[in-house]
Amino acid sequence: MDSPWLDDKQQAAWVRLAAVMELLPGVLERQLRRDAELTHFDYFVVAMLSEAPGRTLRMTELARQTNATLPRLSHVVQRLEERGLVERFPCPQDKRATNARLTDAGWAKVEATAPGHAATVRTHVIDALTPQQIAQLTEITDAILHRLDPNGAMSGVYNRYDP
Amino acid sequence: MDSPWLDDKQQAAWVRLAAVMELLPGVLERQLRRDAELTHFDYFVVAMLSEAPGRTLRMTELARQTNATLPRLSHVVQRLEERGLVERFPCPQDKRATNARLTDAGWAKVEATAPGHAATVRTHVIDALTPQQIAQLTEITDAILHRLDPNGAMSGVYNRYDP
DNA sequence: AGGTCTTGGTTGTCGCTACAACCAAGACTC
DNA sequence: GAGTCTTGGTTGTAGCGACAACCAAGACCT
Repeated sequence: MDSPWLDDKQQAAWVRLAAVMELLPGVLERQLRRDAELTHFDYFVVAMLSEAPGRTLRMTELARQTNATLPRLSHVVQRLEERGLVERFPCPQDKRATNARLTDAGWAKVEATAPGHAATVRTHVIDALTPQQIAQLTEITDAILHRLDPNGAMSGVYNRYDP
Repeated sequence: MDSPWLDDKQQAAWVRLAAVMELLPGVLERQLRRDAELTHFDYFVVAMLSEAPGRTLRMTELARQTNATLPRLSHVVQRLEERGLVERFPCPQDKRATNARLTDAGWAKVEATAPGHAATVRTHVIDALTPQQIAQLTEITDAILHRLDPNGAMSGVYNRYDP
């Protein structure tokens, strides 16, 4: 039961999931870079901000929601700021902290980019599945996330969408 | 039916799959770098070689199986060669081509690394699922792969493992 | 045989991420 | 109220991947 090896059925599921994880990021990445000049992670960041109250989040909270290290996020936000999509300002309550806010241009960017991104997701994932499989996939990924994210760092994000 | 948007159930499945794709690679990556000083992609490369006849593959074929561009693979193999895990030699039949062969040290590396990697996969993915969910996941990922990999570039890899 | 096209790889450069070092502000202790 | 610790964030550096440029060998045509 706790053997280090996988049996045939487990292996079959795993190699396919691994293949999806190998192929899918590239597909999303290329579409976003081509159509919006955004990294998939860039898009994730602005999308999180667009759903936040006041389109504003503290860097630490944004890092949690996007599963990024703080240095990585700092660099990314700096680039987004140089492009006028995001602005940073010190948090009034806690002078250590920095707030990141989506600008109007950033909001427009999200609105312009979201449909194409959603279409890519539909084409390559959703439309391949039956409604029943969609429900199964939700339960399966939910179970996996309990292992991957036991502290629920990102759970606030995906739990916003209940099936 | 072809709306650009996702409905609630589709959205629930997608955000969870996206979260898994965000979290899982980091888990695998850290385990392999810590325990074997290998990138996940490095491991993938040597694992593919270890399953090939004569532990040897042409660069182009290896690139197909690992979904890598040729430049990327060239760099990776160069580093693996410097570490003595792989060796390159010109293909006798086609003097343009280069063969990559796993050395004995490379083989030993795979054997030493595989159990820990498999254990990580079990802990974070397999053990979270029921046998029925394993079967469902196989079908779901298989359906997605038909969209992601219509030419079957990587299908030779995952079709080696039938449920 | 000689041009052109295609295939198979390598090398060089730039951008992004991980990791470490660092700094500033709050919290906690005595 | 002066250490000390913790929290929040930025900056610097090194390594990996994407893309473009390039080179060599086979294929194809006449």
